Amino acid sequence: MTLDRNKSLPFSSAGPRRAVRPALALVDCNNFYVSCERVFQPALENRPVVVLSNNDGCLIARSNEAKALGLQMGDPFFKVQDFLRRAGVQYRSSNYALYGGLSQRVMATLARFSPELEVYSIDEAFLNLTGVVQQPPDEAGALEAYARRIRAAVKQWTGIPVSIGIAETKTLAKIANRVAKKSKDKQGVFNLRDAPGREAILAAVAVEDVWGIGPRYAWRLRARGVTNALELREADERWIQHEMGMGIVGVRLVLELRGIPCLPLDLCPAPKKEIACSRSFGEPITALDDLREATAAYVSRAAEKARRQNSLVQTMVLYLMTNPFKNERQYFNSAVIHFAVPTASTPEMIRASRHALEAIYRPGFRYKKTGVVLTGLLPGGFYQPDLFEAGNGRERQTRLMRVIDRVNARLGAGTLRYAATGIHSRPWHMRRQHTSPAFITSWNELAEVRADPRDYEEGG
DNA sequence: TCTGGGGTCCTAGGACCC
DNA sequence: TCTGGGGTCCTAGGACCC
Repeated sequence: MTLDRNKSLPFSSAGPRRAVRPALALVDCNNFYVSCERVFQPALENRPVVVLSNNDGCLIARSNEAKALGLQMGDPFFKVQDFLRRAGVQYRSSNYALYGGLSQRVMATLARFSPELEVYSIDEAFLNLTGVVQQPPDEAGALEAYARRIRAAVKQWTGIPVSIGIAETKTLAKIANRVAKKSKDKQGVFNLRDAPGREAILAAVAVEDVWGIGPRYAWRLRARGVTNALELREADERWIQHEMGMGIVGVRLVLELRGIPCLPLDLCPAPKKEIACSRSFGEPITALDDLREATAAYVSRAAEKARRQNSLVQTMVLYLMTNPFKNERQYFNSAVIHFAVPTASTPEMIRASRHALEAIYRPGFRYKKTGVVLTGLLPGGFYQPDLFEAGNGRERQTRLMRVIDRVNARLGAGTLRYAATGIHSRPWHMRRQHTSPAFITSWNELAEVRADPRDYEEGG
């Protein structure tokens, strides 16, 4: 028999308690990647700025000024580059080392304000503020004041501006956050839970802007007259489930809009069930040798990720593809590799990927991308030894991997790596022509600060 | 010339088992 | 002429998220 911790215990706790209304805060960093760039390049403040995806492919972050110019998420860089120049928009290649580092600082700051924190993505976190602030005469006021303190602390300690939305459920907190971000008079904080006029607020949110409603569902819903969050809230949940084909997920969504929590906080993230690593190439690749290197590099990276979460890999999928945007002969293929003994050993995985690559490679195509996906992940130290496995080679491999990971953690990613991943700069490497310095992850690229007496004059 | 990368959950259907 | 029913596991595909 197992103990189900989600069920309440069979005896009652200390008598009747006042019903506590849940208060969930969603803290969302404003235009996160742009804000990260601005932390160390103040000259970017108050100017239109965009950040580009890998390979300088498309726009993935825009400052408010850039949004006002009509630039869209996902716009291909090469199509808007002229416009960016003419309009004086600053652009930067993405710098994930910087963004990851600043994200950690933001999350560490938030953790000081509530014992229950869910890091939802690189730039978002849910905080449970239920009962954290209890001042009966004016709980709503206290809650808002608390949120403002959080916001000020994050800004002061990390340089990142955030918006905070508060409500009873995650889905409503998302909406509250939108309001906090969009309306100037809210100054970055909005408590939907205690706000008057909830109906009007929900009615002003287009259905496709509700968390969980993507383009497909939005289209279906609109075709049946459901156009905003209020109408979605009022919809019959069985109809949503079956007629709209949104399943149990759709039911939860509707209930959440009604203020009934269906999506609990996830406080300690489980290990990933799937680990992927893939990149588009800086230029089209035709040679098998180059593909081998690229593949080995991605396999290495994926294996590292697996080891970091202490997983062993049972299955690896390798794929390669041409550029689907091109009007030329297309090819896509993939190969599945099963490891008789689950492994996290980089050389073993590189070896296996080599054979797989050779099996699916066809000469004469211009390849754009390869990638690797690891699945069937098992918790480490939990494997069936191979019946025919000889000796202690395995143990030695594990120790070797541990040493390599430790060295790389200390001296920087890629300090020790397999020659199969390539030694010189290769055509498959990403294009990153507009990168800002690695301000917080490289001693050589630290920001330089010079004091200017004028800085001390205003404001004291 | 130039269009990102990494995930999750749910559902339906088939294989298989008893 | 008759041809069960229920459960589990796996996989592929769909939809969504940041």
